[in-house]
Amino acid sequence: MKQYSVKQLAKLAGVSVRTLHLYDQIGLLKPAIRTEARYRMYGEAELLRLQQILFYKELDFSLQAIEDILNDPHFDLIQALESHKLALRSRQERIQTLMATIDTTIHRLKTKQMLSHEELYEGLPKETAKTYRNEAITKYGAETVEASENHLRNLGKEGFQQLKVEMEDIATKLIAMMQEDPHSAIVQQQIARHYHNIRGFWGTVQSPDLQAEAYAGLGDLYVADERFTLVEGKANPEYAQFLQQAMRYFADTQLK
Amino acid sequence: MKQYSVKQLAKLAGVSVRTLHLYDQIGLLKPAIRTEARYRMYGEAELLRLQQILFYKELDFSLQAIEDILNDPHFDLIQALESHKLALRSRQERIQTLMATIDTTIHRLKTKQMLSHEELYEGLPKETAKTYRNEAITKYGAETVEASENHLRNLGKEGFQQLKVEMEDIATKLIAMMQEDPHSAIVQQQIARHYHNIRGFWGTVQSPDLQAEAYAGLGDLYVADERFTLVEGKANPEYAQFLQQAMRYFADTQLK
DNA sequence: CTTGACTCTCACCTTACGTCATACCTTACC
DNA sequence: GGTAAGGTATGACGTAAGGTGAGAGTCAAG
Repeated sequence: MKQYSVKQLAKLAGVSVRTLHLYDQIGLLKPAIRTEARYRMYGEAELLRLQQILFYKELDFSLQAIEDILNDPHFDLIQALESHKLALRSRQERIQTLMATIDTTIHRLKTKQMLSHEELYEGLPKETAKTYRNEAITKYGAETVEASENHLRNLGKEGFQQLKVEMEDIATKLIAMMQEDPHSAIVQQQIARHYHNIRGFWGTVQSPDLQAEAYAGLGDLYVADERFTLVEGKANPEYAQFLQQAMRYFADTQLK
Repeated sequence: MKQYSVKQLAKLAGVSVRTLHLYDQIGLLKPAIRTEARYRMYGEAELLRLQQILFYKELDFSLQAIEDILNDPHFDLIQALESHKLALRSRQERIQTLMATIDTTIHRLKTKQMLSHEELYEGLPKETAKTYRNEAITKYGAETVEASENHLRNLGKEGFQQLKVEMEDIATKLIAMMQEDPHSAIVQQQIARHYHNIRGFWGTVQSPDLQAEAYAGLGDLYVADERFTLVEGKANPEYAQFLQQAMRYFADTQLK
Protein backbone atom coordinates (compact mmCIF):
# COMPACT_ATOMS: atom_id res chain seq x y z
CA MET A 1 0.00 0.00 0.00
CA LYS A 2 1.44 3.29 -1.07
CA GLN A 3 1.94 6.12 1.38
CA TYR A 4 2.22 9.82 0.60
CA SER A 5 3.75 12.66 2.56
CA VAL A 6 2.01 16.04 2.51
CA LYS A 7 4.18 17.34 -0.24
CA GLN A 8 3.83 14.25 -2.37
CA LEU A 9 0.08 14.24 -2.07
CA ALA A 10 -0.08 17.96 -2.66
CA LYS A 11 1.92 17.66 -5.86
CA LEU A 12 -0.07 14.67 -7.02
CA ALA A 13 -3.36 16.48 -6.60
CA GLY A 14 -2.15 19.91 -7.60
CA VAL A 15 -2.90 21.67 -4.34
CA SER A 16 -0.69 23.40 -1.77
CA VAL A 17 0.63 21.86 1.42
CA ARG A 18 -1.21 24.53 3.33
CA THR A 19 -4.45 23.34 1.79
CA LEU A 20 -3.88 19.85 3.14
CA HIS A 21 -3.07 21.29 6.54
CA LEU A 22 -6.31 23.20 6.42
CA TYR A 23 -8.38 20.21 5.32
CA ASP A 24 -6.88 18.23 8.16
CA GLN A 25 -7.65 20.99 10.61
CA ILE A 26 -11.29 21.31 9.63
CA GLY A 27 -11.69 17.55 9.47
CA LEU A 28 -12.39 17.41 5.77
CA LEU A 29 -9.43 15.17 4.98
CA LYS A 30 -7.45 13.60 7.78
CA PRO A 31 -4.20 11.70 7.16
CA ALA A 32 -4.29 7.93 7.47
CA ILE A 33 -1.65 8.02 10.18
CA ARG A 34 0.83 10.31 11.87
CA THR A 35 4.47 9.29 12.22
CA GLU A 36 6.28 9.56 15.53
CA ALA A 37 7.36 13.05 14.55
CA ARG A 38 3.72 13.89 13.83
CA TYR A 39 4.29 13.86 10.09
CA ARG A 40 1.08 13.34 8.15
CA MET A 41 0.97 10.23 5.98
CA TYR A 42 -1.81 9.63 3.50
CA GLY A 43 -2.88 6.41 1.78
CA GLU A 44 -4.84 5.59 -1.33
CA ALA A 45 -8.17 6.11 0.34
CA GLU A 46 -7.19 9.65 1.21
CA LEU A 47 -6.05 10.30 -2.34
CA LEU A 48 -9.40 9.10 -3.51
CA ARG A 49 -11.25 11.35 -1.11
CA LEU A 50 -9.11 14.29 -2.09
CA GLN A 51 -10.05 13.74 -5.72
CA GLN A 52 -13.68 13.86 -4.79
CA ILE A 53 -13.13 17.01 -2.79
CA LEU A 54 -11.42 18.68 -5.72
CA PHE A 55 -14.16 17.64 -8.07
CA TYR A 56 -16.82 19.33 -5.99
CA LYS A 57 -14.57 22.28 -5.33
CA GLU A 58 -14.25 22.87 -9.05
CA LEU A 59 -18.00 23.08 -9.10
CA ASP A 60 -17.72 25.91 -6.58
CA PHE A 61 -19.15 24.01 -3.66
CA SER A 62 -18.04 25.29 -0.27
CA LEU A 63 -15.80 23.09 1.82
CA GLN A 64 -18.60 22.71 4.33
CA ALA A 65 -20.98 21.53 1.64
CA ILE A 66 -18.38 19.09 0.37
CA GLU A 67 -17.94 17.68 3.82
CA ASP A 68 -21.68 17.22 4.15
CA ILE A 69 -21.82 15.45 0.82
CA LEU A 70 -18.90 13.14 1.43
CA ASN A 71 -19.66 12.27 5.03
CA ASP A 72 -23.24 11.24 4.45
CA PRO A 73 -23.58 8.52 1.84
CA HIS A 74 -27.34 8.96 1.91
CA PHE A 75 -26.95 12.60 0.95
CA ASP A 76 -29.30 13.60 -1.82
CA LEU A 77 -26.58 14.44 -4.27
CA ILE A 78 -28.81 15.08 -7.23
CA GLN A 79 -30.86 17.57 -5.28
CA ALA A 80 -27.73 19.31 -4.08
CA LEU A 81 -26.43 19.53 -7.61
CA GLU A 82 -29.72 20.89 -8.89
CA SER A 83 -29.95 23.61 -6.30
CA HIS A 84 -26.31 24.45 -6.79
CA LYS A 85 -26.99 24.84 -10.45
CA LEU A 86 -29.80 27.24 -9.67
CA ALA A 87 -27.42 29.34 -7.61
CA LEU A 88 -24.93 29.32 -10.45
CA ARG A 89 -27.61 30.37 -12.89
CA SER A 90 -28.64 33.38 -10.85
CA ARG A 91 -24.99 34.36 -10.48
CA GLN A 92 -24.72 34.18 -14.21
CA GLU A 93 -27.80 36.30 -14.73
CA ARG A 94 -26.45 38.89 -12.38
CA ILE A 95 -23.20 39.02 -14.32
CA GLN A 96 -25.24 39.37 -17.47
CA THR A 97 -26.95 42.51 -16.24
CA LEU A 98 -23.65 43.84 -14.92
CA MET A 99 -22.09 43.53 -18.33
CA ALA A 100 -25.07 45.20 -19.92
CA THR A 101 -24.78 48.09 -17.49
CA ILE A 102 -21.10 48.40 -18.26
CA ASP A 103 -21.88 48.47 -21.95
CA THR A 104 -24.34 51.31 -21.61
CA THR A 105 -22.01 53.18 -19.30
CA ILE A 106 -19.17 52.86 -21.77
CA HIS A 107 -21.42 53.94 -24.57
CA ARG A 108 -22.56 56.91 -22.58
CA LEU A 109 -19.00 57.90 -21.82
CA LYS A 110 -17.84 57.47 -25.38
CA THR A 111 -20.59 59.49 -26.96
CA LYS A 112 -20.50 62.01 -24.14
CA GLN A 113 -24.19 61.47 -24.06
CA MET A 114 -24.52 62.84 -20.60
CA LEU A 115 -27.68 64.46 -19.61
CA SER A 116 -27.35 68.02 -18.44
CA HIS A 117 -30.36 69.12 -16.55
CA GLU A 118 -30.77 72.15 -18.72
CA GLU A 119 -31.54 69.62 -21.41
CA LEU A 120 -33.90 67.84 -19.13
CA TYR A 121 -35.90 70.90 -18.28
CA GLU A 122 -35.91 72.74 -21.54
CA GLY A 123 -39.11 72.57 -23.50
CA LEU A 124 -41.05 71.08 -20.66
CA PRO A 125 -44.53 72.54 -20.66
CA LYS A 126 -46.13 73.10 -17.27
CA GLU A 127 -49.22 71.05 -17.85
CA THR A 128 -51.35 69.16 -15.46
CA ALA A 129 -51.21 65.57 -14.39
CA LYS A 130 -54.28 64.52 -16.34
CA THR A 131 -52.85 65.95 -19.49
CA TYR A 132 -49.71 63.90 -19.01
CA ARG A 133 -51.64 60.77 -18.48
CA ASN A 134 -53.78 61.29 -21.56
CA GLU A 135 -50.67 62.07 -23.52
CA ALA A 136 -49.14 58.86 -22.29
CA ILE A 137 -52.21 56.95 -23.38
CA THR A 138 -52.20 58.34 -26.87
CA LYS A 139 -48.47 57.75 -27.16
CA TYR A 140 -48.20 54.23 -25.78
CA GLY A 141 -51.75 53.06 -25.93
CA ALA A 142 -54.30 52.67 -23.20
CA GLU A 143 -53.30 49.04 -22.90
CA THR A 144 -49.78 49.77 -21.75
CA VAL A 145 -50.75 52.50 -19.36
CA GLU A 146 -53.61 50.53 -17.90
CA ALA A 147 -51.45 47.46 -17.57
CA SER A 148 -49.01 49.52 -15.56
CA GLU A 149 -51.79 50.94 -13.47
CA ASN A 150 -53.23 47.50 -12.88
CA HIS A 151 -49.86 46.25 -11.90
CA LEU A 152 -49.56 49.07 -9.44
CA ARG A 153 -52.94 48.17 -7.98
CA ASN A 154 -52.01 44.53 -7.80
CA LEU A 155 -49.07 45.34 -5.63
CA GLY A 156 -51.46 45.60 -2.76
CA LYS A 157 -50.97 47.86 0.21
CA GLU A 158 -47.56 46.63 1.18
CA GLY A 159 -46.08 46.60 -2.29
CA PHE A 160 -47.43 50.04 -2.96
CA GLN A 161 -46.04 51.30 0.29
CA GLN A 162 -42.67 49.84 -0.56
CA LEU A 163 -42.73 51.45 -3.95
CA LYS A 164 -43.62 54.78 -2.39
CA VAL A 165 -40.74 54.57 0.05
CA GLU A 166 -38.43 53.70 -2.80
CA MET A 167 -39.69 56.60 -4.84
CA GLU A 168 -39.33 59.12 -2.04
CA ASP A 169 -35.87 57.86 -1.50
CA ILE A 170 -34.68 58.28 -5.03
CA ALA A 171 -36.47 61.59 -5.21
CA THR A 172 -34.55 62.92 -2.25
CA LYS A 173 -31.29 61.74 -3.67
CA LEU A 174 -31.89 63.04 -7.16
CA ILE A 175 -32.96 66.44 -5.97
CA ALA A 176 -29.87 66.72 -3.83
CA MET A 177 -27.80 65.77 -6.82
CA MET A 178 -29.49 68.12 -9.16
CA GLN A 179 -28.92 71.00 -6.79
CA GLU A 180 -25.36 70.03 -6.26
CA ASP A 181 -24.67 68.98 -9.79
CA PRO A 182 -22.48 69.36 -11.91
CA HIS A 183 -21.93 65.61 -12.40
CA SER A 184 -25.14 64.91 -14.19
CA ALA A 185 -23.90 61.45 -15.19
CA ILE A 186 -24.79 60.48 -11.65
CA VAL A 187 -28.39 61.27 -12.37
CA GLN A 188 -28.22 58.82 -15.23
CA GLN A 189 -26.73 56.24 -12.94
CA GLN A 190 -29.52 56.78 -10.47
CA ILE A 191 -32.11 56.33 -13.13
CA ALA A 192 -30.40 53.14 -14.21
CA ARG A 193 -30.47 51.89 -10.63
CA HIS A 194 -34.06 52.89 -10.33
CA TYR A 195 -34.92 50.97 -13.46
CA HIS A 196 -33.10 47.96 -12.12
CA ASN A 197 -34.97 48.11 -8.82
CA ILE A 198 -38.33 48.80 -10.31
CA ARG A 199 -38.05 46.18 -13.00
CA GLY A 200 -39.08 43.40 -10.67
CA PHE A 201 -42.40 45.12 -10.08
CA TRP A 202 -43.82 44.33 -13.48
CA GLY A 203 -42.63 40.84 -14.06
CA THR A 204 -45.46 40.31 -16.49
CA VAL A 205 -44.09 42.50 -19.24
CA GLN A 206 -41.75 40.37 -21.25
CA SER A 207 -39.96 41.85 -24.24
CA PRO A 208 -37.18 44.40 -23.65
CA ASP A 209 -38.86 46.84 -26.00
CA LEU A 210 -42.07 46.60 -24.07
CA GLN A 211 -40.17 46.97 -20.82
CA ALA A 212 -38.59 50.14 -22.10
CA GLU A 213 -42.00 51.44 -23.08
CA ALA A 214 -43.47 50.40 -19.79
CA TYR A 215 -40.68 52.12 -17.97
CA ALA A 216 -41.16 55.35 -19.83
CA GLY A 217 -44.89 54.95 -19.30
CA LEU A 218 -44.30 54.55 -15.61
CA GLY A 219 -42.55 57.89 -15.68
CA ASP A 220 -45.66 59.42 -17.13
CA LEU A 221 -47.71 57.76 -14.46
CA TYR A 222 -45.56 59.25 -11.78
CA VAL A 223 -46.51 62.63 -13.02
CA ALA A 224 -50.13 61.62 -13.24
CA ASP A 225 -50.34 60.20 -9.76
CA GLU A 226 -49.38 62.70 -7.15
CA ARG A 227 -48.79 59.97 -4.62
CA PHE A 228 -45.47 59.53 -6.35
CA THR A 229 -44.52 63.15 -6.48
CA LEU A 230 -44.27 63.48 -2.74
CA VAL A 231 -40.84 64.35 -1.51
CA GLU A 232 -40.48 64.05 2.20
CA GLY A 233 -44.20 64.41 2.54
CA LYS A 234 -44.91 67.37 0.30
CA ALA A 235 -45.73 67.53 -3.39
CA ASN A 236 -42.94 68.31 -5.80
CA PRO A 237 -44.21 68.59 -9.35
CA GLU A 238 -40.87 69.79 -10.67
CA TYR A 239 -39.24 66.63 -9.55
CA ALA A 240 -42.02 64.59 -11.09
CA GLN A 241 -41.54 66.30 -14.42
CA PHE A 242 -37.81 65.93 -14.26
CA LEU A 243 -38.14 62.28 -13.43
CA GLN A 244 -40.52 61.71 -16.26
CA GLN A 245 -38.12 63.28 -18.70
CA ALA A 246 -35.19 61.38 -17.34
CA MET A 247 -37.01 58.08 -17.42
CA ARG A 248 -38.15 58.57 -20.97
CA TYR A 249 -34.67 59.60 -21.99
CA PHE A 250 -33.26 56.54 -20.31
CA ALA A 251 -35.79 54.23 -21.90
CA ASP A 252 -35.20 55.66 -25.36
CA THR A 253 -31.45 55.81 -25.34
CA GLN A 254 -30.32 53.09 -22.97
CA LEU A 255 -32.88 50.34 -23.18
CA LYS A 256 -32.61 50.21 -26.99
CA MET B 1 -26.33 73.15 3.17
CA LYS B 2 -27.75 69.90 4.41
CA GLN B 3 -25.84 67.77 6.87
CA TYR B 4 -26.29 64.08 7.53
CA SER B 5 -25.38 61.94 10.51
CA VAL B 6 -24.08 58.44 9.89
CA LYS B 7 -27.47 56.88 10.33
CA GLN B 8 -29.23 59.38 8.15
CA LEU B 9 -26.75 58.96 5.36
CA ALA B 10 -26.80 55.21 5.74
CA LYS B 11 -30.56 55.08 5.45
CA LEU B 12 -30.56 57.46 2.52
CA ALA B 13 -28.10 55.38 0.58
CA GLY B 14 -29.31 52.01 1.76
CA VAL B 15 -26.09 50.89 3.44
CA SER B 16 -25.23 50.09 7.03
CA VAL B 17 -23.61 52.40 9.53
CA ARG B 18 -20.76 49.95 9.78
CA THR B 19 -20.16 50.37 6.07
CA LEU B 20 -19.73 54.11 6.49
CA HIS B 21 -17.37 53.54 9.40
CA LEU B 22 -15.37 51.23 7.21
CA TYR B 23 -15.27 53.61 4.27
CA ASP B 24 -14.08 56.33 6.60
CA GLN B 25 -11.44 54.07 8.03
CA ILE B 26 -9.99 53.06 4.68
CA GLY B 27 -10.21 56.61 3.40
CA LEU B 28 -12.77 55.86 0.72
CA LEU B 29 -15.35 58.26 2.08
CA LYS B 30 -14.46 60.63 4.87
CA PRO B 31 -17.08 62.77 6.63
CA ALA B 32 -17.09 66.48 5.84
CA ILE B 33 -16.49 67.31 9.50
CA ARG B 34 -16.46 65.80 12.95
CA THR B 35 -18.44 67.35 15.76
CA GLU B 36 -16.87 68.04 19.14
CA ALA B 37 -17.97 64.61 20.27
CA ARG B 38 -16.27 63.16 17.16
CA TYR B 39 -19.58 62.45 15.48
CA ARG B 40 -19.25 62.10 11.73
CA MET B 41 -21.21 64.64 9.68
CA TYR B 42 -21.59 64.33 5.93
CA GLY B 43 -22.61 66.93 3.37
CA GLU B 44 -24.00 66.80 -0.14
CA ALA B 45 -20.61 66.20 -1.69
CA GLU B 46 -20.19 63.07 0.41
CA LEU B 47 -23.64 61.85 -0.54
CA LEU B 48 -22.67 62.30 -4.16
CA ARG B 49 -19.46 60.41 -3.72
CA LEU B 50 -21.25 57.63 -1.90
CA GLN B 51 -23.63 57.27 -4.81
CA GLN B 52 -20.70 56.86 -7.14
CA ILE B 53 -19.14 54.30 -4.83
CA LEU B 54 -22.34 52.29 -4.76
CA PHE B 55 -22.65 52.43 -8.51
CA TYR B 56 -19.24 50.90 -9.03
CA LYS B 57 -19.80 48.49 -6.21
CA GLU B 58 -22.87 47.15 -7.94
CA LEU B 59 -20.64 46.45 -10.88
CA ASP B 60 -18.54 44.28 -8.60
CA PHE B 61 -15.53 46.57 -8.47
CA SER B 62 -13.42 46.18 -5.35
CA LEU B 63 -13.30 49.06 -2.89
CA GLN B 64 -9.66 49.62 -3.76
CA ALA B 65 -10.48 49.85 -7.44
CA ILE B 66 -13.27 52.28 -6.70
CA GLU B 67 -10.93 54.45 -4.70
CA ASP B 68 -8.46 54.49 -7.58
CA ILE B 69 -11.19 55.45 -10.00
CA LEU B 70 -12.67 58.20 -7.87
CA ASN B 71 -9.45 59.72 -6.62
CA ASP B 72 -7.84 60.14 -10.01
CA PRO B 73 -9.99 62.18 -12.37
CA HIS B 74 -7.63 61.29 -15.20
CA PHE B 75 -8.28 57.63 -14.62
CA ASP B 76 -8.99 55.78 -17.84
CA LEU B 77 -12.48 54.81 -16.88
CA ILE B 78 -13.45 53.26 -20.17
CA GLN B 79 -10.43 51.03 -20.12
CA ALA B 80 -11.17 49.98 -16.58
CA LEU B 81 -14.74 49.17 -17.50
CA GLU B 82 -13.65 47.19 -20.54
CA SER B 83 -11.19 45.08 -18.63
CA HIS B 84 -13.67 44.60 -15.84
CA LYS B 85 -16.12 43.36 -18.39
CA LEU B 86 -13.58 40.87 -19.65
CA ALA B 87 -13.17 39.54 -16.13
CA LEU B 88 -16.92 39.24 -15.79
CA ARG B 89 -17.13 37.44 -19.10
CA SER B 90 -14.60 34.82 -18.10
CA ARG B 91 -16.40 34.34 -14.81
CA GLN B 92 -19.54 33.77 -16.78
CA GLU B 93 -17.89 31.28 -19.09
CA ARG B 94 -16.55 29.40 -16.13
CA ILE B 95 -20.03 29.19 -14.64
CA GLN B 96 -21.26 27.98 -17.99
CA THR B 97 -18.91 25.00 -18.00
CA LEU B 98 -19.69 24.34 -14.35
CA MET B 99 -23.36 24.06 -15.12
CA ALA B 100 -22.63 21.77 -18.04
CA THR B 101 -20.54 19.54 -15.80
CA ILE B 102 -23.32 19.45 -13.24
CA ASP B 103 -25.75 18.46 -15.96
CA THR B 104 -23.66 15.53 -17.13
CA THR B 105 -23.00 14.49 -13.54
CA ILE B 106 -26.70 14.52 -12.77
CA HIS B 107 -27.42 12.61 -15.92
CA ARG B 108 -24.78 10.07 -15.03
CA LEU B 109 -26.20 9.64 -11.56
CA LYS B 110 -29.77 9.36 -12.75
CA THR B 111 -29.10 6.76 -15.40
CA LYS B 112 -26.64 4.99 -13.13
CA GLN B 113 -24.42 5.09 -16.12
CA MET B 114 -21.31 4.51 -14.09
CA LEU B 115 -18.39 2.77 -15.58
CA SER B 116 -17.28 -0.37 -13.79
CA HIS B 117 -13.82 -1.36 -14.75
CA GLU B 118 -14.90 -4.85 -15.54
CA GLU B 119 -16.86 -3.21 -18.30
CA LEU B 120 -13.86 -1.26 -19.35
CA TYR B 121 -11.61 -4.23 -19.64
CA GLU B 122 -13.97 -6.84 -20.95
CA GLY B 123 -13.58 -7.67 -24.59
CA LEU B 124 -10.36 -5.76 -24.93
CA PRO B 125 -8.07 -7.66 -27.27
CA LYS B 126 -4.39 -7.54 -26.46
CA GLU B 127 -3.20 -6.14 -29.72
CA THR B 128 -0.26 -3.96 -30.49
CA ALA B 129 -0.02 -0.20 -30.65
CA LYS B 130 0.19 -0.09 -34.43
CA THR B 131 -2.97 -2.06 -34.72
CA TYR B 132 -4.76 0.43 -32.51
CA ARG B 133 -3.54 3.32 -34.52
CA ASN B 134 -4.62 1.75 -37.80
CA GLU B 135 -7.95 0.96 -36.26
CA ALA B 136 -8.30 4.56 -35.21
CA ILE B 137 -7.52 5.69 -38.74
CA THR B 138 -10.10 3.48 -40.36
CA LYS B 139 -12.65 4.49 -37.74
CA TYR B 140 -12.18 8.26 -37.66
CA GLY B 141 -10.23 8.84 -40.84
CA ALA B 142 -6.58 9.56 -41.37
CA GLU B 143 -7.36 13.24 -41.36
CA THR B 144 -8.52 13.33 -37.76
CA VAL B 145 -5.72 11.15 -36.47
CA GLU B 146 -3.06 13.02 -38.37
CA ALA B 147 -4.48 16.36 -37.30
CA SER B 148 -4.13 15.21 -33.71
CA GLU B 149 -0.64 13.96 -34.35
CA ASN B 150 0.32 17.21 -36.00
CA HIS B 151 -1.09 19.12 -33.14
CA LEU B 152 0.96 17.07 -30.77
CA ARG B 153 4.07 17.80 -32.80
CA ASN B 154 3.25 21.47 -32.93
CA LEU B 155 3.20 21.63 -29.18
CA GLY B 156 6.97 21.74 -29.34
CA LYS B 157 9.25 20.35 -26.72
CA GLU B 158 7.80 22.25 -23.82
CA GLY B 159 4.18 21.62 -24.62
CA PHE B 160 4.86 17.98 -25.17
CA GLN B 161 6.73 17.76 -21.92
CA GLN B 162 3.87 19.42 -20.13
CA LEU B 163 1.40 17.05 -21.69
CA LYS B 164 3.55 14.10 -20.66
CA VAL B 165 3.73 15.28 -17.09
CA GLU B 166 -0.01 15.76 -17.07
CA MET B 167 -0.52 12.33 -18.48
CA GLU B 168 1.75 10.61 -16.01
CA ASP B 169 -0.04 12.42 -13.30
CA ILE B 170 -3.50 11.34 -14.24
CA ALA B 171 -2.19 7.88 -14.97
CA THR B 172 -0.87 7.55 -11.46
CA LYS B 173 -4.10 8.75 -9.99
CA LEU B 174 -6.32 6.62 -12.15
CA ILE B 175 -4.35 3.47 -11.48
CA ALA B 176 -4.50 4.11 -7.78
CA MET B 177 -8.23 4.58 -8.08
CA MET B 178 -8.76 1.52 -10.16
CA GLN B 179 -6.92 -0.59 -7.65
CA GLU B 180 -8.78 0.94 -4.80
CA ASP B 181 -12.10 1.21 -6.50
CA PRO B 182 -15.04 0.56 -5.86
CA HIS B 183 -16.25 4.09 -6.64
CA SER B 184 -15.75 3.99 -10.34
CA ALA B 185 -17.64 7.22 -10.80
CA ILE B 186 -14.44 8.88 -9.72
CA VAL B 187 -12.73 7.51 -12.76
CA GLN B 188 -15.36 9.19 -14.87
CA GLN B 189 -14.76 12.43 -13.03
CA GLN B 190 -11.07 12.16 -13.68
CA ILE B 191 -11.62 11.59 -17.35
CA ALA B 192 -13.86 14.63 -17.41
CA ARG B 193 -11.16 16.70 -15.74
CA HIS B 194 -8.64 15.34 -18.14
CA TYR B 195 -10.79 16.33 -21.07
CA HIS B 196 -11.20 19.76 -19.62
CA ASN B 197 -7.45 20.18 -19.18
CA ILE B 198 -6.51 18.73 -22.51
CA ARG B 199 -9.09 20.64 -24.45
CA GLY B 200 -6.96 23.74 -24.67
CA PHE B 201 -4.29 21.82 -26.51
CA TRP B 202 -6.19 21.58 -29.73
CA GLY B 203 -7.80 24.93 -30.00
CA THR B 204 -8.03 24.46 -33.76
CA VAL B 205 -10.75 21.85 -33.69
CA GLN B 206 -14.00 23.72 -33.57
CA SER B 207 -17.25 21.79 -33.46
CA PRO B 208 -18.16 19.88 -30.29
CA ASP B 209 -18.71 16.73 -32.30
CA LEU B 210 -15.28 16.99 -33.82
CA GLN B 211 -13.82 17.68 -30.39
CA ALA B 212 -15.43 14.54 -29.08
CA GLU B 213 -13.99 12.59 -31.97
CA ALA B 214 -10.62 14.18 -31.53
CA TYR B 215 -10.68 13.33 -27.87
CA ALA B 216 -11.50 9.71 -28.50
CA GLY B 217 -8.85 9.71 -31.22
CA LEU B 218 -6.36 11.04 -28.72
CA GLY B 219 -7.14 8.05 -26.57
CA ASP B 220 -6.19 5.81 -29.45
CA LEU B 221 -3.04 7.78 -29.93
CA TYR B 222 -2.09 7.24 -26.33
CA VAL B 223 -2.10 3.56 -26.99
CA ALA B 224 -0.17 4.02 -30.20
CA ASP B 225 2.51 6.24 -28.76
CA GLU B 226 4.29 4.61 -25.89
CA ARG B 227 5.57 7.94 -24.69
CA PHE B 228 2.13 8.36 -23.21
CA THR B 229 1.90 4.97 -21.64
CA LEU B 230 4.72 5.61 -19.22
CA VAL B 231 3.71 5.59 -15.61
CA GLU B 232 6.39 6.85 -13.32
CA GLY B 233 8.95 6.03 -15.95
CA LYS B 234 7.94 2.56 -16.98
CA ALA B 235 5.58 1.38 -19.68
CA ASN B 236 2.08 0.41 -18.65
CA PRO B 237 0.11 -0.93 -21.59
CA GLU B 238 -2.83 -1.91 -19.43
CA TYR B 239 -3.31 1.63 -18.34
CA ALA B 240 -3.10 2.82 -21.93
CA GLN B 241 -5.81 0.43 -22.97
CA PHE B 242 -7.95 1.33 -20.05
CA LEU B 243 -7.51 4.99 -20.76
CA GLN B 244 -8.37 4.54 -24.39
CA GLN B 245 -11.58 2.78 -23.49
CA ALA B 246 -12.49 5.31 -20.91
CA MET B 247 -11.84 8.23 -23.19
CA ARG B 248 -13.88 6.74 -25.97
CA TYR B 249 -16.67 5.99 -23.56
CA PHE B 250 -16.55 9.52 -22.25
CA ALA B 251 -16.52 11.03 -25.72
CA ASP B 252 -19.42 8.90 -26.88
CA THR B 253 -21.67 9.26 -23.88
CA GLN B 254 -20.81 12.60 -22.33
CA LEU B 255 -19.72 14.88 -25.14
CA LYS B 256 -22.91 14.14 -27.12
C1' DC C 1 28.40 16.85 11.85
C1' DT C 2 26.47 19.81 8.92
C1' DT C 3 23.73 21.12 5.06
C1' DG C 4 19.47 21.19 2.57
C1' DA C 5 14.95 19.63 2.06
C1' DC C 6 11.01 18.63 4.48
C1' DT C 7 7.76 19.01 8.25
C1' DC C 8 5.42 20.75 12.38
C1' DT C 9 2.47 24.43 14.82
C1' DC C 10 1.30 29.18 15.52
C1' DA C 11 -0.33 33.17 13.93
C1' DC C 12 -1.20 37.21 11.17
C1' DC C 13 -3.10 38.90 6.44
C1' DT C 14 -6.57 39.06 2.81
C1' DT C 15 -12.39 41.20 1.42
C1' DA C 16 -16.21 43.75 2.89
C1' DC C 17 -18.42 43.99 6.01
C1' DG C 18 -21.81 41.77 10.51
C1' DT C 19 -22.04 41.47 15.20
C1' DC C 20 -21.30 42.39 19.71
C1' DA C 21 -19.15 45.09 23.90
C1' DT C 22 -18.38 49.10 26.31
C1' DA C 23 -18.53 53.75 26.86
C1' DC C 24 -19.94 58.39 25.66
C1' DC C 25 -23.34 61.90 23.69
C1' DT C 26 -27.81 64.00 22.68
C1' DT C 27 -32.59 64.64 23.11
C1' DA C 28 -37.22 64.15 25.20
C1' DC C 29 -39.86 63.90 29.07
C1' DC C 30 -41.01 64.51 34.00
C1' DG D 1 -31.99 68.71 36.84
C1' DG D 2 -32.39 63.69 36.46
C1' DT D 3 -33.31 59.81 33.76
C1' DA D 4 -34.35 56.80 29.98
C1' DA D 5 -34.08 56.00 25.08
C1' DG D 6 -31.56 55.94 21.29
C1' DG D 7 -27.66 57.56 18.46
C1' DT D 8 -22.62 57.37 18.19
C1' DA D 9 -17.55 56.07 18.87
C1' DT D 10 -13.90 52.78 19.09
C1' DG D 11 -12.24 48.25 19.33
C1' DA D 12 -12.24 43.55 18.60
C1' DC D 13 -13.65 39.12 16.77
C1' DG D 14 -15.75 36.27 12.99
C1' DT D 15 -16.58 35.05 8.20
C1' DA D 16 -14.02 31.54 3.42
C1' DA D 17 -10.20 29.52 1.79
C1' DG D 18 -6.26 29.62 2.09
C1' DG D 19 -1.12 32.73 1.47
C1' DT D 20 2.85 33.82 3.73
C1' DG D 21 5.94 33.69 6.84
C1' DA D 22 8.35 32.54 11.83
C1' DG D 23 10.64 29.46 14.73
C1' DA D 24 11.63 24.86 15.69
C1' DG D 25 12.01 19.99 14.95
C1' DT D 26 13.10 15.88 11.52
C1' DC D 27 15.27 13.26 7.91
C1' DA D 28 18.69 11.58 4.54
C1' DA D 29 23.07 12.53 2.21
C1' DG D 30 27.81 13.86 2.13
